[in-house]
Amino acid sequence: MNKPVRKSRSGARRSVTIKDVARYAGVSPMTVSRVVNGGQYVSDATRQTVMQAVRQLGYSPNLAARNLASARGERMGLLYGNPSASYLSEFLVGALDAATRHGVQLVLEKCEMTPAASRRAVRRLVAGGVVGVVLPPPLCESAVIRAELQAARMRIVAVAAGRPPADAMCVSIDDFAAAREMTQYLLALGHTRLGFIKGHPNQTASEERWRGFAAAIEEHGQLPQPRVEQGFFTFRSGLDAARKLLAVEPLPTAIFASNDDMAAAVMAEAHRRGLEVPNDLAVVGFDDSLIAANIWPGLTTIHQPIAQMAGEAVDMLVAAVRGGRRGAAAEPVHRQVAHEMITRESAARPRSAA
Amino acid sequence: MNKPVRKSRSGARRSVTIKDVARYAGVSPMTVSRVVNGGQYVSDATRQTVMQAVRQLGYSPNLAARNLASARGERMGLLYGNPSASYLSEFLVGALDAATRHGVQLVLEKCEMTPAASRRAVRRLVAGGVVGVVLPPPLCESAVIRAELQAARMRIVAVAAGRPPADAMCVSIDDFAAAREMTQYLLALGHTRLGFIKGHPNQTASEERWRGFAAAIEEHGQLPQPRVEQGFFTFRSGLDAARKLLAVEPLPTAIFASNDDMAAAVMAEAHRRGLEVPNDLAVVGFDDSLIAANIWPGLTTIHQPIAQMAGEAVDMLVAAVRGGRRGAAAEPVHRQVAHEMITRESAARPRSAA
DNA sequence: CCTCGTTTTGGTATCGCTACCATGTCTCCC
DNA sequence: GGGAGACATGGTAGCGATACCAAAACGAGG
Repeated sequence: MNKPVRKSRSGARRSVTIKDVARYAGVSPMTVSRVVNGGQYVSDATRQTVMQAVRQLGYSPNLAARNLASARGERMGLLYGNPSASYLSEFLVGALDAATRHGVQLVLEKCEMTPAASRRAVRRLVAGGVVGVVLPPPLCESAVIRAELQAARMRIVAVAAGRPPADAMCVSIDDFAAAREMTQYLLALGHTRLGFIKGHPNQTASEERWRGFAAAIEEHGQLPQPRVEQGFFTFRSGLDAARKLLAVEPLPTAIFASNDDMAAAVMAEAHRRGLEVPNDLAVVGFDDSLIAANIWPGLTTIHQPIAQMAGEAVDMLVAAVRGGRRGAAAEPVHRQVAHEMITRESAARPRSAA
Repeated sequence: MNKPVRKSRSGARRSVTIKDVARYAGVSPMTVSRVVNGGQYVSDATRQTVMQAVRQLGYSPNLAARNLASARGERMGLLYGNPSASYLSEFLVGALDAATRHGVQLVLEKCEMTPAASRRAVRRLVAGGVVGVVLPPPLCESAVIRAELQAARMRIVAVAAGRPPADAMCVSIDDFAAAREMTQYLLALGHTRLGFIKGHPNQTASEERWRGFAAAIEEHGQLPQPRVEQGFFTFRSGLDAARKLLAVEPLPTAIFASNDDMAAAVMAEAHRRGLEVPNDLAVVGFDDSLIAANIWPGLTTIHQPIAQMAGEAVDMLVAAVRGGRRGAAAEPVHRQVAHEMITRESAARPRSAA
């Protein structure tokens, strides 16, 4: 009449469980749980004993079980669009790291920027049980996608939007200040005839960068009107813009492109015309993408801590979802992180000032 | 004496569980489980009914519970080193996608290529409960790291190693064939004076590519000795190699660099010397990394399906771990996937043959 | 000394799912 | 006809952890 002996379901060596630790430490599983999760109401003595046991046995909590019991283990989505952003790599590293830390799963979904495609992507996310979504650029600018996600009652964190959207959480750098700083740097080097290549018009970051540039020019005063061309953040568009900027005399002595890909295009075009960078023409970019260090001369640019931003986005998402479940108000949070100007070889004093 | 009414632990609306589906479909939870997991021994009629119910209720299985119950949910590690590999982004996408499909967690760990650093990284992985590791290049070449991991009884899949290591599973392309194909392409264009830049000497892929190049030259016969320089897969090393190749007359009419970064360096140096690519000098690379399409002219190169390879690596890992638990022999598997030559603008017929 | 409140610990009932076994039902073949 | 086998379904008992409650230990105040 005794219970049948239960043989371990999987033949393999089981891993250390909370019970093993409890037995080893001579306390109950609950106490171990409290210690491991940093709960209060544990005496220092027990805490020491338990931690000792944990270390001895090499215990690491089973995420699945923990998630199941605590009804946690939400899935977070990462909706990415144009992978031209060499963002993606670093972004993923940061996001995945944070996800692992919180014990949530990260679900990737690719999405074109058409309404139909975004609707499909959102449906897939919903089907995947996702409760919150990180939106890296350029998707974070799409009101359509945000609306679509909001309709599915998802939390959203937009990353690196130029201006924080009113309807979502957001983590970004200060594009305005960064562009202003970079422009001031060029002016300090002695450049006076500047060229600027704008970013894609439907991304708010483009406008912030442009405003930062304009502000620095304004503050400096006494300068000829800068020459401005429209770009679209692609290499090709940068090439077109560079051709226009370098076709009319007097040539600018420095060109500020709104991202690195376009700056690389400017350098390519300059070389083609026999202009030497940085001496004949200074070129600076924005983003510090992979290409920046992998061309010659290296590109002076603005570095964004992408991995950190992605990580914080996931943090915010987790906090919002867990907080929200406990009824805390989910007011949109906007977090700004520090950027950094990276000085490489592509900008120097102009010939005239040498 | 009746059981206390259990109030749902989290105030929030519970999600649909397998029981809900079972009740709705009028079958037992077990049957639902079998349908959802594609098990056998379910009649078509019941299967239809259940799938209908699943769709109606928008049921999505709880991963945590599933993993817990089936003692699955292993964690897989992804040990990455030199992020110069613009591989990483695509690699992560592929790996994460596969991980999500299998319901395993992916743990990222960065690691320098020194013995001390790798030991530390492995220890962190072990502590994280990781049971298998994907090794993208260049870490997959490090015998030290492989030994270290093996000592911790982890399964390993090396990705894109030139020659499959004897002690690990492996997924890669045929570097030899790809390089041979590319060289044949150059020869078919009419080039006769070729230059070659080798990759990092401690990566087996370098040698395979070099052998492929040499084989094509050999097969063609009747050619002047190609000029060869040593590179290290970095932009900078490519620049040095290019300087040497372009310093001695007669100049080569085509240069094959063992990766894209070095090819980009060749193009930069060529431009600096007033050589026009592709008409004065054809340049081809290998990898189809981001930079290949983002320089001008676009780089003709070999495309590796990185995401796919990463995905297959995770698949293999999961299969090995789960199979291994059931006692299946874990013989090392080597899988080769197809590469593709991408023709862009950086290679054309030589002037002399025009 | 007893009550009250706070700190510390343990017991029990799940979380949602699947492994394993038991039970039927139906066909096949000696 | 009846035993063997394939097929189809249901019941039960956990996986490893936490939530919730109860109980024990302790100190303070009346």
